[in-house]
Amino acid sequence: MKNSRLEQIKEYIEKHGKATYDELQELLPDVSNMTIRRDLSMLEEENVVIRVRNGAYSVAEIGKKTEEQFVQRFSYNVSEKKEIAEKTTKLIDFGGCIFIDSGSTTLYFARMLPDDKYCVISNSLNVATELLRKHSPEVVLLGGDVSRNNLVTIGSSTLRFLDEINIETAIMSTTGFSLEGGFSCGAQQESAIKSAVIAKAKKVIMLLDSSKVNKNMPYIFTDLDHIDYLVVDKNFPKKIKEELESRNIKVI
Amino acid sequence: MKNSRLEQIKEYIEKHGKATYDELQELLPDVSNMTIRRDLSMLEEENVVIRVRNGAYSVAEIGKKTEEQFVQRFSYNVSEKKEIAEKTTKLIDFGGCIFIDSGSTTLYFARMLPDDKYCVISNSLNVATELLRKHSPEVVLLGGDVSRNNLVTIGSSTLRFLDEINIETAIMSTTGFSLEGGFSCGAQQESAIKSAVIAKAKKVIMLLDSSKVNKNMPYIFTDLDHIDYLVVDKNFPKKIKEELESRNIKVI
DNA sequence: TACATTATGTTAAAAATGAACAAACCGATA
DNA sequence: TATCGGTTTGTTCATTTTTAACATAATGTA
Repeated sequence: MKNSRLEQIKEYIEKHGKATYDELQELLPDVSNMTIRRDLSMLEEENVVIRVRNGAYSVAEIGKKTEEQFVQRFSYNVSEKKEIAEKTTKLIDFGGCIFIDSGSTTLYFARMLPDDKYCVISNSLNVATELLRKHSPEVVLLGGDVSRNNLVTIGSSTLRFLDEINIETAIMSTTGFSLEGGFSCGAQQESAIKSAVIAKAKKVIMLLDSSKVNKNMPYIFTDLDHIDYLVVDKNFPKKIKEELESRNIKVI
Repeated sequence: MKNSRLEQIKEYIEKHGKATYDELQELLPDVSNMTIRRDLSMLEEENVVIRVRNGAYSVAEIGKKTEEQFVQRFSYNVSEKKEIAEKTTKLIDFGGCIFIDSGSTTLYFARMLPDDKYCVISNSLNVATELLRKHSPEVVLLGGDVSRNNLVTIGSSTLRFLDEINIETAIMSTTGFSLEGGFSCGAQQESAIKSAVIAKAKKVIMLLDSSKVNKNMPYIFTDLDHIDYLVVDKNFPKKIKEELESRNIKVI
């Protein structure tokens, strides 16, 4: 019965991410406070929880925090990016084959992508692992040399791989954008892949948070003519928006 | 000066994984206990640390624990596997191109692989991300459909990709092994890739912990004739070892 | 300079914790 | 069944930790 109690506690904490002594007391009204304390001590020894004042956290929960922290450290404009990601999910047709580019905004998009029948292609390890946590989408990962910067596969073999597949919709990101300079990024090999993807895709959706506007990076990978939809946040400059719409690009 | 203090504390905790109030007091002799407490509260708000009795942990540190727990949950025979991985590192030549199979033993191997000039190829996302944490090896990831089970790429495109590359040494794992049944695994597509890798590799090193011995899985991917080295743990049955050595396989 | 805001120190009261001991429980054995 | 050893649980209490509240100092700002 000790074991079943430990299991119960463990289950509760895993489920809720944490628990206070009061909560656990309610869960197990017939045991004393001290017993619960001792139980948590044991679970702490097993690295299942970590005890804090008034209760304990599940280590898994804290694992999530780590991740969150990690993502946020390298990412600014988080709420804008999430907003863009959210809007983008509404543009996706069912059943299609989607390419998802690497980048923080696209990663948020991957996270929000409903659990439906898609086939997703990506060259980003982060996007792939994110999607694999869900149940449904089939994930195809492009092969190639893995770049340490941003955990994407690049190189000639990646391009060749790309040759063999169809892309319905491409969800792209960019490092820089301006009306004159088009869409640009910082590495040649990345740029090559982005270009190739855009060339193959029937529908191209570009995610563009306002921090990217009027920045130019060395390698241009596409211009406005190849973009079907541009999803932006609420801080996006109106002037540019109007200019874009006059060129028949749907700005969302 | 508040910020620099926060930085100092953060740094200390990130480095040591945790800190007690006493330690921090020693680090910062000119501030009061209360200030340190407040600082830790702030860092807790930022998800950098989590406070416990007497001090705080770095969330990153706990992240590691989670991982450890995660690995151990799905993995038995941990010490044997680490032993095997350790031995295997000594068999590796400098400068070669190594294929690393998926599997928990091979993952430990990847973790222990010295930070030298190699080029590593793998179809396992776990192996790849593990290696990318280090500085040096170039990592090539095979493309293809990603299998949710074990996070490896599989399928015909993976095989085609494999055609294009050279493999000097292959570090392989197996799910089952017996003298009669050879090396076997549970999925056809996995088996196809393992076979292809072994066919290409100049030197094949098989990691085999004793829990696999005399287990047979449906798909045989190779037999003893293709294996150059077999790295086993100390519980490996002596009889089988002798039999193998009589067949000219180096058992380590 | 004067004021507002923030940061820090001090203290005391509240609380959480762990240690020690006692009671209950359990299984095995005679 | 009685009894013994071990384990688990409960209770109490002293200790330590924590927090809240207030006072003081520092800092920024008009």
